[in-house]
Amino acid sequence: MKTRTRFAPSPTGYMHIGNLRTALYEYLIAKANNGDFILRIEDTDQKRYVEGATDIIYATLKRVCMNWDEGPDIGGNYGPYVQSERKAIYAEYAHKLVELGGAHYCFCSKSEADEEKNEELNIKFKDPCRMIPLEEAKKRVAAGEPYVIRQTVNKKGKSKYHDEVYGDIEIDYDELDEGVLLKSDGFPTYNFANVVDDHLMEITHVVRGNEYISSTPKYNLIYETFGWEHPHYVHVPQVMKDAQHKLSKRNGDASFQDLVAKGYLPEAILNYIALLGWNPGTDQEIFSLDELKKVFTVERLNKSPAIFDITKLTWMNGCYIRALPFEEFHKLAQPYYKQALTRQVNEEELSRVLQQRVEVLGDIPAQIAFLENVPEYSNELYVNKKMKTDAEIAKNSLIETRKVLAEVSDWSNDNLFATLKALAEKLGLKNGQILYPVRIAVSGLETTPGGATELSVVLGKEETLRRIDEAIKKLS
RNA sequence: GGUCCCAUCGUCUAAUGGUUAGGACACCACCCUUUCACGGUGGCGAUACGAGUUCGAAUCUCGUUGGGAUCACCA
Repeated sequence: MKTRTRFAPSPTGYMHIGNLRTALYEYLIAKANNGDFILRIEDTDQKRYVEGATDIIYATLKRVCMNWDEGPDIGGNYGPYVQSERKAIYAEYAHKLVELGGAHYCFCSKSEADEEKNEELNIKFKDPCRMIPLEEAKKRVAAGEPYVIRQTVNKKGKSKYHDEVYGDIEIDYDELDEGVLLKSDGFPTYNFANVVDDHLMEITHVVRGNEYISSTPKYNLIYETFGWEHPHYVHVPQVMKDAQHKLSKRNGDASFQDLVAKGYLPEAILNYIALLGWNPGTDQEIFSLDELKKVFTVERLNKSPAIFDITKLTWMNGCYIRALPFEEFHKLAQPYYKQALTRQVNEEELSRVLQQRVEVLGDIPAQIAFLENVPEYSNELYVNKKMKTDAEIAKNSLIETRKVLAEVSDWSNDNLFATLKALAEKLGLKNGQILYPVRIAVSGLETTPGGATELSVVLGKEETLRRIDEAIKKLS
């Protein structure tokens, strides 16, 4: 049987990290087995529907190259792929389930149902409507009385099923409540729609958060009543913000698009989240999506929750940035240069310097702000033990440097460095005694991306000389 | 509260009865070096606790503790 997995998000807002990870595992299970990855939109709750949310789902999956084989936009043989368009199908199956004894009509109002249960005393909802003879219930339905269809739980004893990650799970049937399958507005609940759809779409592996572990027996009951086989279950642990709280968009935790906006590369994010709850069994940590397809197995999925560690993602993002072809980095950095700079600088040189140093693209503007304007600084900055400089040495050294630089025509890093090194030798100074003052003079900063000569190249001859003149004036 | 699930360095994790408990991030030190960064070397740092089983337990069993999930006409 062909492996078929599905990513079934509800369009309620941004794509959060846990969601994306689930999608990734679904995708990898399918692709590792030459199977199909299906996108299904679960929009049965009109109240929670957020305009534009579906587009975010499409855009995100496309951005990380997780292409789906069937979905609302491209169709397929098992459509429609949007649940709101499958309303008639659920109604048909819901009524069929009633006939089969797996569900019943319920005429209670929501508040009546709430009164029936008592969480303190642990009394599950025992629907009085289940006692209504089917013929009578049907008459009331036909007469136009509002109703819902509730699951009927008759079985006694333990429900057992196997989970690919958690192993064998046993839950007492008494723990299962008779939840609503078809709402009074005619829409199904997730509890029903996912079963019908997964069966009809021939889904072989269901991947979802482990919060579904305890409700899975209810779904199995429905599969059983219909005489359907249930899919393989792959419940995955939560992605946490800290030990107590899971990552959630409601708390304003970073979503995929937030991270991208901050300058994290989609490939790096995907790589990082793949490793949150899964490991390859080797020391390799950097994986492209294609590599993941080759090595991914559900057996190496973890049971315990994982805390999302932005620090490690940041490191990994740095690895991806450094591995970028130069042209690609240069292109990606452009918007950030425009944010920070109005002056003309040698952007090629700037990119060369920055690619080795930047971990998150969003850090660029702050790192290069000094190129636009030299910040206020104190002459104390020239005092550096290791470089053996102080304000006096700096002043003299800058005066000499200024003379030499004014004559340089080949304004390249190699040439500038060779020139200043020669100058140091000629003056009997350490390299640092020439170079360190230049960095302070052109940047006003103790530490900068790139050294004195690199910064000079970035700034260009005219601006470099101007800044050195300013510095000499400031030292006088 | 009932039920279910989870538990190795601060974090992500490896080790499916026998290892000095391994790696990565972070942190610290040193090296490289025109600062920073990159890179390199080293260091710090964990089997939640208690009983068993066993020649031998991070690993198996039970208990304790801690955490999470679930108990919606949300998914």
